[in-house]
Formats: sequence, C-alpha cells, structure tokens
Amino acid sequence: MSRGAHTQKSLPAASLHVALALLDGELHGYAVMQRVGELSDGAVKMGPGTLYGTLNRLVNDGLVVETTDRVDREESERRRYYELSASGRSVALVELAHLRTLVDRVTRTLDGGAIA
Amino acid sequence: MSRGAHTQKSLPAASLHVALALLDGELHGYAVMQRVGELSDGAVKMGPGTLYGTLNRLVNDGLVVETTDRVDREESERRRYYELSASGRSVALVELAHLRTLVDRVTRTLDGGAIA
DNA sequence: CCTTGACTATCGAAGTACGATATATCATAC
DNA sequence: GTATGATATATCGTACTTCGATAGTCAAGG
Repeated sequence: MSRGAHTQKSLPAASLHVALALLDGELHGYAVMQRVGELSDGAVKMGPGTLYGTLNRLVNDGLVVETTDRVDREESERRRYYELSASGRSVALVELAHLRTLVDRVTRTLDGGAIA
Repeated sequence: MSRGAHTQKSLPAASLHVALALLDGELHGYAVMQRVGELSDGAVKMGPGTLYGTLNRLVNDGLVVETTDRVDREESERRRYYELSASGRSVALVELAHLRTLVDRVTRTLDGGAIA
C-alpha cells in the first residue's frame, strides 16, 4: 500500500466530486449527495449506489475519515460524518488546481482562436 | 420541452478530455493523446486503449466525425483526423461551462471559509 | 539492414458507476 | 397513534469505462 506519495493518479469522476464537496468541511452521506448536485448546477445526480461505494473507497484509500467523535450531535446520531484527511485534502486541492488549469487553457484556446 | 431535453448525461472522464482537446480544431489520434496530456499539465496520460475506444464511442454517438476531406494532405498520410460535430461542440461547451462553475464554486467556498 | 519513434489499432482484465431496492428514523399531520 | 414523506444509510447486480499490454505500419537515420 505504500506507494510513492508523488505518483498519485487522478481520482475517478465520482470520487472527485465527493472530495470537492468535502473540501468545505465534514458532511454526512446524504448531504454529500445534495452538495454534489448543487456544486455542479444539478448536472451531476449522485445516487446512493454511487455515493456509498465511493465513500468507502475513499475511506479505504485514506483520503476520507469517518468522524465518530461528535458529542455535540446527540440528537442525530444515526448520521455518519465524513471528512477529508490531510492527504485527501491535498489530493482534492491538486485536482481542483488541475481542473482550473484545464478550464483556463481550453477557454484561452477558444478565445485566441475566435478573436483575431 | 421547447428546446429539446436537457436530460443529457455528462460525458465520462476520457470522453470529456477528448472533446475538450478537439475544441481547438481537428486532430489525429496520437495528437489527441498528447494534447490531453498538455491541457491537464501531464496529469492525465491517456493510452491508446482508452483513446481509440473513446474516439469510436464519440463517433458512434455523433459527437465526433472522422474527417475524410484530406485533399490538401499528402496521400501517404495514414493519419486519421477527428473533429467535433456541431452537437459535439455544444456538448463540449456545456461541459466546459459546468466545469468552470464547479471550480468557481469550490474556490469561492474555500476563500470564504478560510480567509477572514 | 535494423532500430527507433510516430502512428493506428484491438483485446481482455480490472475497476467504476448507477438504478433499484431495502431498512430505519424523524417530523408533521390526521 | 399511526400514516406519510423527507431524511439517512446500506447493498446488490449489471453495464459501462478505463487501461496496460500488445501488435502492426511507415519514415528516417545509423
């Protein structure tokens, strides 16, 4: 499991959306679904099948941790909260930067090509 | 629906990268691989297995056309050029807009939360 | 001639996504 | 006090996507 820390491959689509959703702070599963929808303007509708499988994979890879020590949430104990780990956060940030670079480059290409 | 269904599903990752790469103009397969790498800062390395399968799927879905009008190219060229169709272009543009929205929202969330 | 690099192409295994489905809790209304 | 609908977690099976390995062609250079 100890792979080189710098040779990470990019996250699959669903994992990326979840990671980005969690960048704002911990959320429980259902809230992740909703936030993924919001962030993408409703373009991505993640169902439970995708969500929990993805969440578990992320936890398994050490990018997300399930926060169980929430004493101040006694009235909603059935929720499980998920939070990015330190490495999960940096992976998400790197992915975000790549996405921004990609969008910028493609946009610039379009402008440069269309406007003389 | 007055303007057609908006229920279009978003492209899988590889298809998205290819479509974005082709937004700049037609390219042959090998060049698509290279451009995908460039656009993503080397983060995405698409091999032939992913590339040609994706290209064929895109052609099948009518988003990409193989350009056969190679009149101004040498007949010894064995390259095949691929170009976005009109609908492929609009799909790519829509995806690009979604990506930009996503990046903007996540970024704003981070700034708002972290910087006082 | 033989190697190298650009180029197109295909296969099969492994991984990923997603709808359907099931279960339980909570708030509100009846 | 129980029906209802939204919240919430979870799993299965199928279909789809991805990717490395592999293989062949052509052009240029040693």
